[in-house]
Amino acid sequence: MVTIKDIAKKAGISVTTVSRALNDYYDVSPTTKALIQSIAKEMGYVPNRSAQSLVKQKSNTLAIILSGLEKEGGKDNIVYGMLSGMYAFAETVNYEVALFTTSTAQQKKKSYVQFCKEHNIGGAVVNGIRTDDPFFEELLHSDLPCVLIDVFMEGKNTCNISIDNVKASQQAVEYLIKNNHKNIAMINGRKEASVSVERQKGYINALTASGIEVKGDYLVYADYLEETAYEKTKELIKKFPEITALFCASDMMALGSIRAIKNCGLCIPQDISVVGFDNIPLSAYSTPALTTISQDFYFMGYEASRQLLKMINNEPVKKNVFLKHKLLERDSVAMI
Amino acid sequence: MVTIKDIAKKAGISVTTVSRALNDYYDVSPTTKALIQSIAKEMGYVPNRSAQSLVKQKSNTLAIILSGLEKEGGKDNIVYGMLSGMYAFAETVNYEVALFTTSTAQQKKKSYVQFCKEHNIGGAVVNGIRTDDPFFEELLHSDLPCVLIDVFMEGKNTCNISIDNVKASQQAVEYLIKNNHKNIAMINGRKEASVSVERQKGYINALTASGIEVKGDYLVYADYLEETAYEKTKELIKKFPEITALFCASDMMALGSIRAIKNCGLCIPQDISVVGFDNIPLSAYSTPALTTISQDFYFMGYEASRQLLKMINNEPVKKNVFLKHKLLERDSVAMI
DNA sequence: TTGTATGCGTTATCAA
DNA sequence: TTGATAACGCATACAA
Repeated sequence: MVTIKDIAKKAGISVTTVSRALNDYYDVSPTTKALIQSIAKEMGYVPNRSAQSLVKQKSNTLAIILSGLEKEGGKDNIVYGMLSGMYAFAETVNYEVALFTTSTAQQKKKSYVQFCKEHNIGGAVVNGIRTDDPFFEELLHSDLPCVLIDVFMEGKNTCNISIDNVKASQQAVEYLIKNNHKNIAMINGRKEASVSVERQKGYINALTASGIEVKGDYLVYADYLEETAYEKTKELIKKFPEITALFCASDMMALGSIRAIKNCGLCIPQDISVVGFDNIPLSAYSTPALTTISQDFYFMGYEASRQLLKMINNEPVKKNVFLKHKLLERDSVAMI
Repeated sequence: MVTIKDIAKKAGISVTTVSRALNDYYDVSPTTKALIQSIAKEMGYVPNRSAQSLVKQKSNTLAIILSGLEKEGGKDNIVYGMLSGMYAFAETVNYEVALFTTSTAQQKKKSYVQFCKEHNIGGAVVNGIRTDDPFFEELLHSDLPCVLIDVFMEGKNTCNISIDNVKASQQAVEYLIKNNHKNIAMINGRKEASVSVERQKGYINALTASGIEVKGDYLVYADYLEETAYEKTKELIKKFPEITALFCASDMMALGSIRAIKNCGLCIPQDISVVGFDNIPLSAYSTPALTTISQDFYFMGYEASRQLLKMINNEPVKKNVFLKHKLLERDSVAMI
């Protein structure tokens, strides 16, 4: 391993000057600077991040805390999209990204705060963490800047980022209503998740605004799981054959619903219309192609990390950032 | 920040003993050990990774080098699967994972070797890097242990891991032949990629073994891209209407082919049968569901990192590790 | 413009 | 069983 000491020795100057030359300080003569840089290159010098991080007490790294990179959970591509956006942003500012997951935390019994401290990390982007996770609580109460994606919680030094879920789902249901549907059921996700609450609000808003009665029985929870949605949908349409449309709080659940509907010998959209949420890749390839609310997860990840860096640098940020969404009309809704 | 110094002061003992107590050394009395550990907990002590890494000259981190986390490139979920497997393995051995991509490398003009050195990283899992990437060359010639997924190159300290691509594609084409197809075209990926070469070999093997003439015109390259496959397939089936089956070197391309076939007013599998490769999530949801070669990317990532750790620890490893694959019969192939 | 000295938090060597 | 001390590679306050 080549160190600045080696360079100093070879160049016959002090380590200090080498350090400053390598960091392109203004108070080093152009001549020595050039000399040192060429020697460094020649010797294949690589700065040691650990040493830098240790002495500077910070590491130019953004943490991203996720519920987990699960074997099966990635089918919706959402986490991948976010990750991709975060890495892209980090690159633009010469930062690195450190990924930490709940599963890791549980296995190592290591908290998110601990992880960040260990690595001299300045702040974290958080997504998919359950609000009752004690480590999450700890994180919120810490000084660490946090950008929360799709979770609405207030912390000591946090901000939130998401689309306007109420508006988006309202729009989805209004679209169904515009297509003359009245008996519209909703397949929601985990009851406790903040986005579920928001999306349900939008569903109810749309119905009441059109004078349609909200029936509690038309509202079921499927945990954002395809399989659960499949089962719940089967029960639902058997029990309430008058239902002509389904609003699903995620595309994965919509895919389950679609399978259930087909399985009951019904056609989409002729018999039952379906609107999803997220616009995951699968939604475009399903038959029929799924009408859905489109979110840009890449951009979400990108923006989240951009916000985070601002917070780390003590620049002002908005407490709530709303990203754009749009209703993507495809083939799973019919006029009746 | 709480350091071992703080603990030492509070406990009235030396830093040395604190360090050893915290690392559970045998030569510390149970009493002091317990004392120190409780004080550490009480004070919220977190070891500083940078300091550890600096003094130990290693960081308990596995590098994973990918072509990139691209916005659109992740639709196939392959990279996600591998990542997921690697993180899962790393967790079991209490290692961390550092992700580095070509795009980052290009932007920062930083080589893979440099990245690893900077972070005191012991070795890397590599996937999706072009064999003519100069940084890849450098990596191969370095001492760093490397596990290459789906690339067949020899380096100073490397091993390869993949399924048996020749056998797998041979099996796929044999299946087509068993269904009485004779005019079988192949949509291959990038000509230069080693897996493409292997898969092509399998295709040719199967044909010749059955005494079917191999026609150069039946072999087209679509760069593993859905859109390119769409276009090439359209040309192909217009030019050679006698073709009754397509073997695609990836599911994403198969999806493009399917769209092209449908677009020409033909039916799958009645008019043309299609076999894909990879078994990505999309392949199960397409209509018709795609018959394909199934690979377990999660396991591939898991095994790759397991091999890597062995190499880092100077344990013996096989130069070539072949993982299992299987032909997944779904609905895109018909007997003629 | 350059150099000396110090310290970041941790582990390791050696002596007690 | 414990402690004093040096070392890892780097950046910086201060002196020259």
